[in-house]
Amino acid sequence: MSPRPDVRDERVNQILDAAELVFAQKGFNQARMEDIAEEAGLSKGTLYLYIKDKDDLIVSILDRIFTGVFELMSTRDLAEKSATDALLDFASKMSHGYQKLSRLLPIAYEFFSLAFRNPVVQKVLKTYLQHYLESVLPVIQRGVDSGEFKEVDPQEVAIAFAAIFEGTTLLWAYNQELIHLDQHILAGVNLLLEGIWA
Amino acid sequence: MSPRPDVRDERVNQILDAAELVFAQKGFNQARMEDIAEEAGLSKGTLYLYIKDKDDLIVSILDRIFTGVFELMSTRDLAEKSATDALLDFASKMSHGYQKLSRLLPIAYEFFSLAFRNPVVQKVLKTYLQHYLESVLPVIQRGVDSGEFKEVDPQEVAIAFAAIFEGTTLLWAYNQELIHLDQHILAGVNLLLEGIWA
DNA sequence: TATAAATAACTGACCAGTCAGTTATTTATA
DNA sequence: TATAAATAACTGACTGGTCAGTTATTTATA
Repeated sequence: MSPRPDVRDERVNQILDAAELVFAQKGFNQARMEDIAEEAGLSKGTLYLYIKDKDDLIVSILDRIFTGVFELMSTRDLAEKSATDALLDFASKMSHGYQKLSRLLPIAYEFFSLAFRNPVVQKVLKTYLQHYLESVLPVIQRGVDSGEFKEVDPQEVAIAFAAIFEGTTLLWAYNQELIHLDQHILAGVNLLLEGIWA
Repeated sequence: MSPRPDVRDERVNQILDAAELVFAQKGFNQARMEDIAEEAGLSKGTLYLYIKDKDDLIVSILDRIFTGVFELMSTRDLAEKSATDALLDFASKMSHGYQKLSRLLPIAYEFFSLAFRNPVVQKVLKTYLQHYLESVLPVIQRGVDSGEFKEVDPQEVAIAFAAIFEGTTLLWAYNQELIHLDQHILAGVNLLLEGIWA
């Protein structure tokens, strides 16, 4: 018999949305809980009804992001295509996904930095690479088995693809005039593909 | 005649060394000036005889790093070699250089994050890419002109190479068991080269 | 009216930067 | 050569402001 309707889920998302925005604008340390509260249209005290503390926001935001990206990385729908087409589709999906998440890039790099001293964050990032490899390795292996690709080391190729995704994104992050995410990821992927075609 | 020898340069470097170490360990915001003073073997008050404030340390450290890396990126000594060998030598030089600087990686990603809100940092990073392109573009162009490479867009290729450097380093940063910087940068570069050979 | 939801006011730990005072080294001169 | 004067180098206690997290109180509704 609640005297008020349960608004927990709504409030939590409201707070995480606000925290993402404020963290991206000011960085984790400069962001004040007061700022997040204001952005969420709540008072500071109310935040603490729904989150444990400021650190808790990091983990929650990471969770939300990676849940989304993991869905993005699925290659189940690419099983019918040639390995080349599957990789191209995957790359295009990734670069669109990254572009959509670009508002979170400042947060992402802060997390990368944080990973050096925070085991939880490091674990999350390792899991990310793991997921990626699980998605992409079978596709490359299929290309090798079918004779579509040379006898390359699939892991090396998968890592090179990942490096193109991550590296191009990083260059784009502070050079959006010179780098065009879509175009340059596609160019990089195509160069790699040229290198592995049988 | 000064009553004491001038120790300014020595002290400044001493402080920057300490700041690099402490920033890498704790991150910029968690690092206390007291910590840096202790690490430098000086008192907190003395720091302020040689630096303006905490923010000033960021710019000074960035300056020191990039001065070193810009030297590394010179391709003057590679003019005699084939474009392929020049790029391979360049890649090897870069991966060794990055490995040597790996203690600064946490700082690097904090700077990337900072670049989104700090114009000075953003400028420095842009200059970095500029320098890189000025070093690498002529080598690729030479390869195209000599018929060693296909008729590729040199800028796209240069950016793909840079993405391999930066991306592999990023993956390696939180995955040193799975990724081997030397090996995977070399593998990536070789795949790209395979893709552009005439 | 019982209680979930929200709030505004509050507290205390923290720390960048300051500055009055101290120490160490060199120079001048009796 | 002793020692006084000059000053560069250094110190650490202190201050003022900030802000994460708490609490006492009010508001809204089932």
